[in-house]
Amino acid sequence: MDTSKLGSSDRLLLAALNLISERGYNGVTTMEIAKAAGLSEKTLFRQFGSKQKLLEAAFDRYHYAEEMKKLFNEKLVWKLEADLLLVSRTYHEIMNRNRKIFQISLKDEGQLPGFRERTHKHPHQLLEILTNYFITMSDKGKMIAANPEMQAFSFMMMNYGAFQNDLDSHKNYPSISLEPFIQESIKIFARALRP
Amino acid sequence: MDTSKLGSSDRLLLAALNLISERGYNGVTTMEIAKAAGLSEKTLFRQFGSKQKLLEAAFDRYHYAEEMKKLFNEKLVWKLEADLLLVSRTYHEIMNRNRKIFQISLKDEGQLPGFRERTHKHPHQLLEILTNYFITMSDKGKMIAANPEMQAFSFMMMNYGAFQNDLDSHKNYPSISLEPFIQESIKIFARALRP
DNA sequence: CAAATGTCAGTCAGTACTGACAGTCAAACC
DNA sequence: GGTTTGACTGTCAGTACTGACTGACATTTG
Repeated sequence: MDTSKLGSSDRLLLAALNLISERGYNGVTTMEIAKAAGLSEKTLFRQFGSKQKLLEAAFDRYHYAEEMKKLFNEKLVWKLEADLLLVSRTYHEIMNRNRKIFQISLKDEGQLPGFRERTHKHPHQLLEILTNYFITMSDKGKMIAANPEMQAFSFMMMNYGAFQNDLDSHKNYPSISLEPFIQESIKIFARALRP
Repeated sequence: MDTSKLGSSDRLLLAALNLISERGYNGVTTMEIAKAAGLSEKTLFRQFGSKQKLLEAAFDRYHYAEEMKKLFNEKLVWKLEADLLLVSRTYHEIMNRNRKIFQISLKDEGQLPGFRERTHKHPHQLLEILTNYFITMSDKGKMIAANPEMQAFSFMMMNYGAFQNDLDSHKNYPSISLEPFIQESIKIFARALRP
């Protein structure tokens, strides 16, 4: 990423996010962060006061968090495969956008209060949406009627697992090997839930 | 856990495992580990030489690693639901037994060389076994024939996700909420893969 | 007695964070 | 146009503390 045109504040936030997500909060020094941002350590402290506050600022600034509910009510077409695809895609999009923040919350749970909750808010929302979707689909007779909570949970867990797996192996963005997984996983669920 | 009867060496290893899995390698001091073990810091260094070596020793001592392949060839009964249950159970048993080591490898990836690979060895093995199982089942006409790799991968990812989810929420052992998930997830796959 | 452990003082390197001072640069003012 | 001002940044030396690790000597325990 070319950060040279950003303000110094943003450069620091991004550098912090990159480094801390890789090596953990205690694994990175303020000196390193400043160097990575092409600035002096002094500037870091002048802008943020402390290392903690720097990380919190990074979190606030770069934690993407739009509302989803309305979005879904418009987009669902009440066809199982199409809608599952929408859910999968939305899930991975959210997770990938917050990928680094997510990694930090995994590694440094103890360090930041309430971090985990915020990071998991959207996935939880998605789970709710999917559960309700399954219930409605059953009512419409378009799906077998049995344990929608667990079915939704299973679907989400599958995607959660795949995302985490992705985090480890190829640390770069392109969810290239994710795509065939998404396709197949949807086929499986569609076949299992069809009435 | 009552560690009072163990040798001092084991007490240190367990204390290290407990603390580091919660707060990360850099988040725990040697002093804390020693205190938690009810011993002096000096003893820690006398026994292990360094903090790194302590962790490595803990890993070697408490990373359960029996072979699985033979085990499976004996236990599989070639009935989809029963065998999927066996795979699920084995998976969660392995993961839970290595739970703390696994958490450390998540948090402190960078710290330990080759940690991740060792931790993931058994899950990978399981994936292979399951893939081959699916292939054979297709050949026998007991399962639809289509993309066994991805189907196995999806199944494993689902369980991986559930395991990770478990790690976060209730930090204690009893995989109580895991059980209904396992049941339902197997139903789903059995229904999806039935010919 | 011998092996294991504790105590305590101390070394050494790192690390978050500060203060004093100086340079740059663009806008504002004369 | 030249000067001043103010916001921002850098340098450097330094403080205060932490944390891994050591050595000398005393104490416990089987």
